[in-house]
Amino acid sequence: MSSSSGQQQFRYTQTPSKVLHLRNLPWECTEEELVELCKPFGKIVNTKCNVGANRNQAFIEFSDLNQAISMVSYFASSSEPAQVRGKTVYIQYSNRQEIVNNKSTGDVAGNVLLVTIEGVEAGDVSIDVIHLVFSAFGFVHKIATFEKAAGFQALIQFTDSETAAAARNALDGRSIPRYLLPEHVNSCHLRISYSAHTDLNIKFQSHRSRDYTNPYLPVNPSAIEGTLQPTVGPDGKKKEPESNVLLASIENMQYAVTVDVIHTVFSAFGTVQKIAIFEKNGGMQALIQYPDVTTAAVAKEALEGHCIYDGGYCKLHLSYSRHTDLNVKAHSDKSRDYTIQDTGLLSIPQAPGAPTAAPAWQSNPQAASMYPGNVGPQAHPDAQIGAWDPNMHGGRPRFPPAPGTYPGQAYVPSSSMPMYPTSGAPPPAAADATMQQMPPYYGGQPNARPAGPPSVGRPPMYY
DNA sequence: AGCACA
Repeated sequence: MSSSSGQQQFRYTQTPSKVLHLRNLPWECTEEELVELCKPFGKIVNTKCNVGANRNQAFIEFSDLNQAISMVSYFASSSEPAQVRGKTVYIQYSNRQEIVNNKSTGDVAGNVLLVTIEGVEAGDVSIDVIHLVFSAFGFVHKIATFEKAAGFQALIQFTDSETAAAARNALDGRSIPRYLLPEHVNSCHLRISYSAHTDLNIKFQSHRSRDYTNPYLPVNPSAIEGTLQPTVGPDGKKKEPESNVLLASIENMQYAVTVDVIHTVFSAFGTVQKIAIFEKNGGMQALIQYPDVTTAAVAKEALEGHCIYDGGYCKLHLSYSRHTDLNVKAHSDKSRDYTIQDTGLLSIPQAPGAPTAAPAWQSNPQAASMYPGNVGPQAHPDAQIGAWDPNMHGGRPRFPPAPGTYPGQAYVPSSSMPMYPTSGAPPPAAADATMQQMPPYYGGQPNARPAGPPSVGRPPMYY
């Protein structure tokens, strides 16, 4: 007469387990807080935190079943409910007998994150977008993406676990801003945990994997095509040969675009070696030289069609230059050679998670701007969020983009701002007086800060 | 408030 199995979900008939399921935890409840709550009852051998859609559940595993039973029993009969930070925590036996994750006893967070990108297919989120987002927290060494039952996933390798933890804390449960996603994707939340890996084995630069520490790693040609093709269209249209030098045409140039601005924007993707800006057909163009084709390809893909400034200004169109090595003056208002040692700035390393020394925010301006305010200050003690000034948007003129209204002639310094309303903060480039004698951008970014940054040109979005 | 990577 007894019916079949599968029905052990009933609250009072759950089979005991040394694994307990805890719900209604406060947001971002730490493992330490869980341990504080549970350790009076026994030895905790494993935990799994930030579980569930709201990240407010956790699992905790005792070394012995009796310890779990004692904890459940205690709170079942206690007048005081289990609490963390004053919030009642609901405890029951897990329906599993052990926590299966990579961190067994005492294991600490690693330097490699496992990121599940929910609600998207692999093609929706390019590896470059992932790189962009995670680079906000430090140098991203490697990325490997794959599709598994859990969905589209990425392993992201940072220098150290601290950096990885910062990224995880800030991004777990958040969504990649919509403007970095294809139209049809409404949201894609990141679920982040730690991988057991410490060093990913990337064999090719491809649309599925990158090794940013090794620019000379062979490129899987078909794979790279795969990432670039979608922007062109599936008609298999012939593309210009790739190059390590990008040609940027700047459209709707309401605001000045200086060498420093260009450098700031393009440094997000790697070392910029040289820059030359010039005018052509009344428009402005820039050549940006990277050390390698891969970096250029990443920058091209990420920035194409995006605006340097909020409001549709200074829209970038990118193609590959035929040049491979620019011959430019080391330091003029139209060009820069960053490979020359005379400034002493070259010794500054490339943003390996050292926000103050390296151009960290520049290195990921948009990523930083994506998560202002919302990210706890602890996540970014310094540069990243601080560099973002939310007032920039409020203060920026809101008149619609006026393609074609830009006079087409050279950017004329101060008198060229007729359209610019007098109220509010001046546009980033309005400080034209300082433009010509602007120091290398490390010296400070009064106007090198491209407000909304490269790929965004739009206010941050949260959802 | 209700169960998790391969």
